[in-house]
This record gives sequence, C-alpha cells and structure tokens, in this order.
Amino acid sequence: MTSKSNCSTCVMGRFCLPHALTNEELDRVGELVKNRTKLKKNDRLYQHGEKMSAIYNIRFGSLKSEYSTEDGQRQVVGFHLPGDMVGLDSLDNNIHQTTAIAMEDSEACIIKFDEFESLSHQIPSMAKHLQRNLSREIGKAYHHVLSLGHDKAQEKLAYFILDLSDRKSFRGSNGLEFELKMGRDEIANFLGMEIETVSRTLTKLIKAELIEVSYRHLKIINMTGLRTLSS
Amino acid sequence: MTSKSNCSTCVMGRFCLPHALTNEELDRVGELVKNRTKLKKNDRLYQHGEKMSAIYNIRFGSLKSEYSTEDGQRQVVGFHLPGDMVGLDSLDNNIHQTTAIAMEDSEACIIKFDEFESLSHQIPSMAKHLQRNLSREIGKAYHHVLSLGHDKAQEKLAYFILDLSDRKSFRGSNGLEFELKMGRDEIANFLGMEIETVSRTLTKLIKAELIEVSYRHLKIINMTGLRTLSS
DNA sequence: TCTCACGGTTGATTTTAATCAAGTGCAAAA
DNA sequence: TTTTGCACTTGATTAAAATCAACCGTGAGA
Repeated sequence: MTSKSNCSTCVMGRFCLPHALTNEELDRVGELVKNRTKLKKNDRLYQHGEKMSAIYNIRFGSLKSEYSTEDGQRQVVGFHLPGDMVGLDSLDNNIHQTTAIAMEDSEACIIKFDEFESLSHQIPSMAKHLQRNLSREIGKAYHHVLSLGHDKAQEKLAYFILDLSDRKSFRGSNGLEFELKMGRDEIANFLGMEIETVSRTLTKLIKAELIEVSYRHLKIINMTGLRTLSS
Repeated sequence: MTSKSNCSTCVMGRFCLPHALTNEELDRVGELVKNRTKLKKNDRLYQHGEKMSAIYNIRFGSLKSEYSTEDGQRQVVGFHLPGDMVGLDSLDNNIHQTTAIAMEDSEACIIKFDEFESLSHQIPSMAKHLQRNLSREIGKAYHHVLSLGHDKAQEKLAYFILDLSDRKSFRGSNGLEFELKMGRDEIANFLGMEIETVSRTLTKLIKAELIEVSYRHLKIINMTGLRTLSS
C-alpha cells in the first residue's frame, strides 16, 4: 500500500462521509495529510488559547476535548475515536477554544489549515465537507445541552454508554463490550454530575442487569433496556 | 437610501464582522438579500425537519431557536436579537435541526443558500465568514453545556441576564433596562430548570438588590454583583 | 512480601431543585 | 365595571444529587 493511498484512507472517516470525493480529489487530499503525530497518554494535540494551524483526523487511540473559560472552569465536551475530526471549533478567530488530550497512546493525521483552505478553492466540495462537520458538531452540542438540561443521572449515563457503543460499532469494533478509556471523573464532568453519582448510577444499571462493569471494562447486557432508559 | 445599500446593511451584523468585505463584495451580497420576511409573534422562520433553503439575518424583533429530538423533547438553544444569523445548524444534511420562532413581531433577511453557495465560490471570504459563524456557534453551545453542567440556578440566571445585557449594549440599545421577550417557561427550558425555580431565583436576585423585575421588564441595579455571581 | 497511592465504591447527611398545590395580579373580553 | 384566563409567584413537601467521609481493591514500588 502506497503512502498516498494510506493518507487518503486517513482523511476518510466521518470527515469524507456522507458525500465521497472523487479519486482525483482524494489524491489531492492525500498530498495534504502526509503528516502524522503520535501522542502518548495525556499529551495534547492542541491547547486552548493556542493559534490554530491545522485540523486533525484521529487514526487510532482516543482523545477527549475540553472547553475552558477564562476563570479556569473546564468542561469535557467530547470523547473522540478513530475516524473523528477534531479541531473544528477554532475557525472563528483561529484561536483554539478547546484542548484535545490523548486518553491513551494515539495517533492523528494533521491537515494543515492553510493548505486545506487553498485546497478548498480547488475542490469546492471540501468546504462543504467542513461545513457539514461543523454543523454536525453544533447538533451534537445541542443534544448535549438538552441532555444536561432535562435528563436524570440514569438517562444521561445510559445515553453516554449507548453513544459510545454506537460509535464503536459504526467503526467496526465491538460495540457490546469494550474498554472505557476515560476515568469516572471525566465521565462525571462530561455529563454534568459528580463522580460519586456516576459510580452509584453505574451500580444501579448493573443491578438492573443492563450492563456489567469491572473498573473500566464495560459490557452491555440489555441493549433494549438501555435504549428505553436513554430516550 | 437605496434598496441595495439597505440590503448590504442587512447582511452586516455579526455576520460580516470581524472581517469586513470589500464594497464590490458587499454589492454582490446585496443582490442576494433583497428578500425579507415579516413574522408575527409565534410565526416560524423555519422548522425542524424541513429542507433548508436559506440562512437568515434578523433585522428587528427577536426569535428563539429550539432543538428537538425524535421523541418530542424540546430544548431552547438560543435567543436571537437583530443582527444575529440564524439557520446555521442545518448544513450537515440540509435538514433543519432546529425551529426558529418569533417571540414578537419580527423581520429577517433571507439569504438563499444555493445563491449563497455559488457566491462563496466567487467571494472566498464568504465561506470563511460562514465558517466563523459556525465555529462561534459551537463555542456558544459549549459554554451552554458548561453552564448547565456545573452552575447552580443563581449562576445560570445571572449569566443569562448578563449575556442578554451585553448583546443589547453591543447593538447600541440599553443593556441596563429592557424588556424580556420570552416567558419564564422559555427561560426555564433554556437554562435547564423548572419555571418555579426561575421565579424563585429571580426573587432572590431582586432581594439581593442586583436587579429589579416587574413581569417582563428587567432593570440591572448592580452589574458588578451580577458578574461576580455568574463567574 | 508488604505498603502505599490511586481510582473507584459505598454510606450518611445536607443541599438543591423538582414537584404538587394554592394563590396573586395584570389584561383582555364581556 | 366585572369576569375570566393566563403568566407568574409563593409555599409545603418530596426527590435527586452534592457533599463529606470512610472504605475497598488493584497495581506499583519498597
């Protein structure tokens, strides 16, 4: 497999879906994404306040992204799996609004933004792709707002687990049994609750025989039951 | 004032900030935004599930936008004032994810999206403008998530009032005393709390001599105090 | 092997907001 | 003017989650 086709694959993911590019376009894209970066656990792909220079596509591993305010409050706004695009939230003033942190050893493609912009003019559909991803991100954030505003701890946690499961399945890995790469504190922050509440609520879901959990290993026992809870 | 310059003004607002277009570009933009629409209270600018055909710039009045899920849950995700761009959340699959509803008699410019797209190719900075707005919307949504996840009722309400106040001031109207166009129920939904809690919390802010409220008329008495609360 | 640290769990209590239930006051219609 | 409806407020009670505190189990290092 040539490096070029590798890279074309790299930029594929949610990014190039749902409207695939032509082969010629893919070749051009391939030229942009020769660059990769390896991350160790807790390494940052980019940091809040930094000047943005690229957007990224995760190849393997997993990352979280944290939004932070001037006064130091931090909010985990997303967990990212291979295929996810990250770094899209910084197109306003080219300053990163979030920090992306590896939750395990990971690797990401670097799509230099200035190159991407010039490419966008050559390949109009690229700009459209970016818009789609931005728009989808807004939708996700709105759903997060809805969940934090209206759901009880059980519903939030059930939805969290199902979302992870769905995304794992979509990528071809096992969506019924997998390792949580994030700690209880990160789940708690993401879902707007305290760490003890996460723990207690997990225990409830276990006792209801919906899931099995041993530390960070999670197994879904009753998918339907979980879906009923989360809706 | 010619209709054209009127329309150029119309598309200005947050949209064309922070990087202004050239006059030639503005003229072209002007051609796009001849169309306007008048809305009576409770009229919809667009509706969740509809095919998207345009983005909008509010000329006067005020709107709310609601995100809704398949199972009928609704979440107010934003209140919009003159100058705001709305309809940006639908670029993923061209289906509106939200519904925009007038909270009073209002008027909006219609920027037809297919025309806008072709214009974007002629005026590269237009695409950039759209990206900026999308990115800013993501940032706002992240902040909303943070607030719903971590703040107590008082902090949420204080932030809500200050945000409205800041936006009014930015537009040149009185940010210290104004009319709330939304009901308590809409504030409650937006902030992820119950209507009674909004009412009680307002009463607390009044007793703390931070604000004065009479039905929907609001006056800020102690801005510093409010800011302290909201942070 | 022991012990220490860390992430996670569980329990008791307090705080906060939701819920249930009356009321109040303005505004529009009769 | 009176009546009716509606938006909002207030009170009493309950439910949910935060907080404070102790404890457990695993894994790393002594």
